[in-house]
Amino acid sequence: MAVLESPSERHEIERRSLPADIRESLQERILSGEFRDGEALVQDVLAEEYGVSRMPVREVLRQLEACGLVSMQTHKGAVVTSIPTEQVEELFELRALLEADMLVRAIRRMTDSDIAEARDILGELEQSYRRGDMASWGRLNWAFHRRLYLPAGRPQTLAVLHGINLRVERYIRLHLLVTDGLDTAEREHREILRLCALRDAEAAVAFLKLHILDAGRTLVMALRQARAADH
Amino acid sequence: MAVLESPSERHEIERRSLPADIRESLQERILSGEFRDGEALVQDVLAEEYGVSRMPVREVLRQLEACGLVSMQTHKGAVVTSIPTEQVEELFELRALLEADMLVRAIRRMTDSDIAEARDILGELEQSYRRGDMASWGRLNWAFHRRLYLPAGRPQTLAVLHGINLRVERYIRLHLLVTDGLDTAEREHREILRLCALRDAEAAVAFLKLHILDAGRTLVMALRQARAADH
DNA sequence: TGTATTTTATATGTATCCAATACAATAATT
DNA sequence: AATTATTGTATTGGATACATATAAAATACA
Repeated sequence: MAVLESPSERHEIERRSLPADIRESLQERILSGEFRDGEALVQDVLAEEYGVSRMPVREVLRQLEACGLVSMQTHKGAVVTSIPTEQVEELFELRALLEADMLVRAIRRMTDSDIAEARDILGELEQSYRRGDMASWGRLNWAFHRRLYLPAGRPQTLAVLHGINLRVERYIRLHLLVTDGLDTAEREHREILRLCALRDAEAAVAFLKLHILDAGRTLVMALRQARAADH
Repeated sequence: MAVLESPSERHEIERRSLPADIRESLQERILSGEFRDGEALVQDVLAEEYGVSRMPVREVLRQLEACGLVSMQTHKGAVVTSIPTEQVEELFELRALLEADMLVRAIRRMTDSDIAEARDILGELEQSYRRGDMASWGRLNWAFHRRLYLPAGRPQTLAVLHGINLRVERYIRLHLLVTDGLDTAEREHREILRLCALRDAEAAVAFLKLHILDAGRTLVMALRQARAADH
């Protein structure tokens, strides 16, 4: 589970910081579900796994805390944050509100090359989905949405959306995978892109909202079932 | 500039962690304008000032980085984040969008005691404004808006708004203070509360949007002037 | 046997120390 | 004189060691 493969490779690739590498890895381990809701993240254990001291691990935990992925309490340690079902629902509604606004602004200024690039990403996204490579899927799903909104020229809103995406991605991966939710999402992505290409803002936004809220509803239902089962 | 006055006072008040105290202090020093845009935050200097080692300071800097108040680069250190004027404008428009949505939801479920509490906060807010106590003003201004939206039952959206508020508060304090912007804001707060008390959601939301966007416009103008002066 | 208290272990919080990097100032070479 | 090396210094990054708090386990007592 070491971040760096070997000392010999170190000076070739490394231009990043230890916490940055560890963060990426730990974040992915949380999003992938390796660590469950409420599970404790012990500094010593993680430090050992990554072959570093507790210090960089602590910084990463602080960062993940700020992202809302882990909660920390003094002298008690860090645990994976659990988001109540109603708040997951809220986050999807929030996405719908913000992304609709973003897409309106984006479509106005969208060039053909914007659409071409989004289409490229969508291609990769579909591949990773078929491969079942959920780590790539998560990254590319965000990349696709992000690419659509980029022409809007709204970096702050984009950052907020990125944060929201990060918080719900774990639940999407865990629960939407077992339903047909992702299949539907794949088809909807194509349709959104088509409407953007036509520069039909109204239809695109309406469809986008449905896309997000539908995924939200499916996920919330799956979550409620799973959590009721755990009682 | 020590956080803890003396060892004898320590055990009376302290039930919090060192990073938490330092964070609060450092955040306030950034918001107050003691540290300017782009100014370097040197770990050793801060550690000395607070009478602690660099370790808790580093954690605080990481947290503030996650909030968007400082930017860090490996081996280069931390500097106070500077937000471009257009992005300040964007943040106000984002607030308008989100807070309008929140107020609609909140008014539906708002009780008389909700309004009474908001009115209490508004009283304190006006006092701190007259005293020129900007640290309290910042805290209470957020407390007022937060209290209005609390009945909506939307903690995630509230958290997003809190983050946005944190990022723009510094500019509000620095520039809205010298214009008549805050005077106007004071009067508008009363009007919003009045419309809430009447449960007139439509009028309240319309007015709230104007309130936010007006403050934004005034601030952006002041910012452009100040930044043009610095050439 | 159940509860309360003391003890002990484990994990976190903080300080200090050492290493790596970046920046600046100076020297050397063209 | 200008430009490139080089060296020196300041600052950050990371590891180790120590202090402190929490939680669990064991023991004492009712």
